[in-house]
Amino acid sequence: MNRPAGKADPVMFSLLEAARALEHRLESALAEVGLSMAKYGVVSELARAGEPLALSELAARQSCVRSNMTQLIDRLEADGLVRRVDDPTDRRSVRAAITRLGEERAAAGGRAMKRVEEEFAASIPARDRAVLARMLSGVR
Amino acid sequence: MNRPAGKADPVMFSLLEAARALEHRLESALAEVGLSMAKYGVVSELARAGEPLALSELAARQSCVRSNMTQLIDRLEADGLVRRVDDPTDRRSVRAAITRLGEERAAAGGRAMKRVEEEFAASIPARDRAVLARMLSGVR
DNA sequence: GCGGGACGATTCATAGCTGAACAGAGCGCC
DNA sequence: GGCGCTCTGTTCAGCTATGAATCGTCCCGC
Repeated sequence: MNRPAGKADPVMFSLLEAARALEHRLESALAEVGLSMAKYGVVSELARAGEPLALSELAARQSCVRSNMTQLIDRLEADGLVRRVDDPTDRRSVRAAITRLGEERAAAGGRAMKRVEEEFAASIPARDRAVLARMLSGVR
Repeated sequence: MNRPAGKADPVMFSLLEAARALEHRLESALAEVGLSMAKYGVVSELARAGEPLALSELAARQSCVRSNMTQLIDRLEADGLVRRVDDPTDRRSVRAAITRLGEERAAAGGRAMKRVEEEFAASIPARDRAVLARMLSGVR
């Protein structure tokens, strides 16, 4: 949690800080069901897909590098939420299959996320929401 | 760069993504002068303070834990941007003193930050800026 | 004066992320 | 059929962050 440090408080830093606060709330909510954002991202993706996905496919969907997914799957496998299965059609490929426990956690994580999301939405005046979305979409 | 993954696109995720994009731009700009956000935070803080600061003081100002500051200062010291000096009035305390090179980098980093900041400000319609700031300040 | 709690920095284990380098497998083209 | 390019996952080194545990120092209250 590192602050950019600037005496003034331009909107840019407010945005960064708000995002940090939000992220912290999400991590906390997920921690209660034994997940992190990174782990939730994978199990929810797998639950949604309904079939084992190749690690590179997962990396692409989570927009991270493959080496990161290797390690993330290592940890998820250690947690028993995911299992590595090999692809019979391509011996290079390794697919991640979600376990029963993984599915349960994904569902619980989804509920936790939804809770925070609703809490967040409630903190933004309804008619401002569209304006906010429009402004934020300009930041790329 | 891990996406929370949700098929819908509630404002919350836009906010997180916008912040990520922004952070990436800041990191890139700072990388050109050999800094990261974490490092810039420290050297700019030291430059502003005008005197060596205790590591715990720095940690407090950057809102991170002390052990993180220990390592950050290790790297900054290796880079030659900072020097550890001991506090004659308290033998527990270790202060970080900025070097000449550190000051130069802090200045260059400040210019880089300012560039991005202005670029960002330009992407938000002027009359929306206050609205955005108000909304974001509600996220705590 | 001194014993014990508070405080400062460090170390260690862990998590998450990146990019470079590598090995093995697939595949197109001659 | 075999050469080379491409793709896959992994490993490794490095950065940033946290929290627990440790060690030395400080200082309050007795």
